[in-house]
Amino acid sequence: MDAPDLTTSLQLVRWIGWAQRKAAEDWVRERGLSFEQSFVLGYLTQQPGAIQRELAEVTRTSAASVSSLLQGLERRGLVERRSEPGNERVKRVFTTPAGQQLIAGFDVAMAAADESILAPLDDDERATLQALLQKITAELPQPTR
Amino acid sequence: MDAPDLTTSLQLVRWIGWAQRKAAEDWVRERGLSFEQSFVLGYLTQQPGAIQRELAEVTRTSAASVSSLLQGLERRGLVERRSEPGNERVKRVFTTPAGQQLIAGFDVAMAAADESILAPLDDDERATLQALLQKITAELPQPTR
DNA sequence: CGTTGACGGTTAGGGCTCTAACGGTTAGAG
DNA sequence: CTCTAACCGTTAGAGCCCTAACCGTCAACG
Repeated sequence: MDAPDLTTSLQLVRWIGWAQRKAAEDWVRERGLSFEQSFVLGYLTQQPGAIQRELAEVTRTSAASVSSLLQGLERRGLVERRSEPGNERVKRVFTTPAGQQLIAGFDVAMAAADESILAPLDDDERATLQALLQKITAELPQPTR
Repeated sequence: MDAPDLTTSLQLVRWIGWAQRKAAEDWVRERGLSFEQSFVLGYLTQQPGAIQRELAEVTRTSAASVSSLLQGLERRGLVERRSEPGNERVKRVFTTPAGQQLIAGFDVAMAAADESILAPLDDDERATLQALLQKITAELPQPTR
């Protein structure tokens, strides 16, 4: 039985992704948030007033899940749902100051984690890596974010 | 407002990882399994008789979660828990034939997904990419698998 | 108008995950 | 032998996610 080639490039990508995800989850758990919750909070700071169906799309879940997730965030006073005066059908979602303050620093923490992961590569190698990855992602569907 | 540099290398890695994860989840959902459940089934085919605490480690969750997850798999007849005769404290977990049959083909499906993602690169580029990624992962903690 | 269909969101029930606490087993020290 | 500590696993309660079913609202068409 030949050794099953444990190191294809995309298994390495999975490995790196795993380290990224672990870093993100550690940061997020300290704040009592789930991965999805923090994603929604982050998205809402960039897209205030998004409607729930939009959140369902970007989180790749269902409208029902978003409803439940927002219920949790709203109970903790991190987001608000307000229906539009003219259009009673849609509800726009906004972060509260408490919600914004809670996820503030997430991007910085992720950038620091990324830097520590990339540490073994020098500038030339990073440029080469980036070029190769861009060639791949150019063919991939966009992750809705 | 300058465009916020959306394409650092590790954001590209996240992007690729997203495509991988999406492919895996699609495959897995068709079988009525969650991501974690399929991971456990796959692990058990390679490590039959693993104890629950070991599963808790490799899935990076708690013993309680493993207990609950296995309860679900056992109810569906996909795994079995048997306590050792000499040692009543530990329970060894095995996949049933039905369980093995259910995840059979997962690795093949993932390899196909990987190939389609890597399609834009020629052989030389793939070799370069792999070398760079190996340099990174050499410094990373192993993902327990 | 009024009906029909699309759309936005919620509710209901079940499964999984989490934290915290608990029961049972094993092994070692006194 | 007994006491203690470490270890393996489960249960309890709450929260999130999922599927399916369900209301309410808008818009278009006859």
